[in-house]
Amino acid sequence: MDVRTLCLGVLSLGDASGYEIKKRLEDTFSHFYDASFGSIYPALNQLQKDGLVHCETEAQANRPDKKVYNLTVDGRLKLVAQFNNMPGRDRVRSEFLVAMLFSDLLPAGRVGEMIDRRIDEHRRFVAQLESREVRSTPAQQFVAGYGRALYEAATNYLQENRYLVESEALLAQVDNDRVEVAD
Amino acid sequence: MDVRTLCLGVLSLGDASGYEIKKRLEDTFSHFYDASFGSIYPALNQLQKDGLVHCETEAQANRPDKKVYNLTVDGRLKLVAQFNNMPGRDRVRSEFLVAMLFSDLLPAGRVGEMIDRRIDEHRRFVAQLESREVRSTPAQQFVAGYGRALYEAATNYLQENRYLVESEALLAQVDNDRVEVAD
DNA sequence: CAAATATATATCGAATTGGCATATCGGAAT
DNA sequence: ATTCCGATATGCCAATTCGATATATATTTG
Repeated sequence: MDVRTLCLGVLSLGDASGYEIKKRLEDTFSHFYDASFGSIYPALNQLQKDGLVHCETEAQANRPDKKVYNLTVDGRLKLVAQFNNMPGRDRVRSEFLVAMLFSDLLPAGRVGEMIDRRIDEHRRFVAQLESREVRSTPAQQFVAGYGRALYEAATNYLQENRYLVESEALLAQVDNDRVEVAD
Repeated sequence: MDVRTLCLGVLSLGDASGYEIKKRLEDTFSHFYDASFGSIYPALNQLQKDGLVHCETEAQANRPDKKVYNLTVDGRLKLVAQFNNMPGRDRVRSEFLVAMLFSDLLPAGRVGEMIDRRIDEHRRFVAQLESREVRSTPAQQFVAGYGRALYEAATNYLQENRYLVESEALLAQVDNDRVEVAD
């Protein structure tokens, strides 16, 4: 699944400009998909060239023209056809977990700071989801609920198991102190 | 955090060749980080050029020479220095959740198939984690446990909420049938 | 006995990221 | 009061990363 398909998907929920597609991804998709302007704009151009979307340009004062895209019939067919393939594996890239894995290399206290910050991010994300969830389709509720369930599980896990990496970091600190004293 | 830093991290746990680094990522990191050969080999070359790793070539019969890398002092310092920055946001890319979001475009039954398959993948992942978990450091246990907690939460969520997307798909199917009859 | 998997490195096109450029407006911080 | 930042809007570009392919053989699996 590439950014082109993703754009088709977002457009199937309503017409939008490239900028608006990015915003909707951040609003609704942020916990499971990202795309940068540098991939969205080229994707839209390609889709237009292939006749899968149609574009109407709205002139604007003091701003670049707003290019509002909508799906063509071919575009809608193409989108549906994409779902004949089973979805591929999730790809996750978590700097946080890498940092945790090497937590014994971190200064003591830093690990706790990272975990606190992360719990905070999760809470804000869940709050944001809950503020929007009311008037959405079952499919949207399902996806949002999935995000909420996982962030809540992550928060609980962090609270209950943080001692594993925090005491480790403290011990490493003690070792460092001892080495410094020994010198 | 780029692949270079990741390689430094893996090498801090023990000397390895590019091929072995990839395997260790798949074993231990697969639920939160990925890297392809196409990024690992260039990263190692760059690290060597910068004097952060040292390389010893082992001749092998019927295979390319094995190039075993180990951290230099500079490399270890560099790795520690990286952790002065707070970790960036997780990046997730889930084709599965995109498919669920557009589940009303899918053929009836396909949604259920996708969910069954996913639950199965999660179960296999958890089983794999549990088979390795015993003799690892607290930090490794913490990271592995995080993965297990999230996969278990995801599995539960899917089982309890799949009706949201499955009944939706069935209703869409009914609509399609009605349209076909009407034609 | 054939096919797949594991071992090992490397290259290359395609996809993607993230920063910069451009231009203006309004609100917040100092 | 003024400066700085974020929102709006598109687009380019270098650097990064992915995924497929090439190459060659031993071992395991069906």
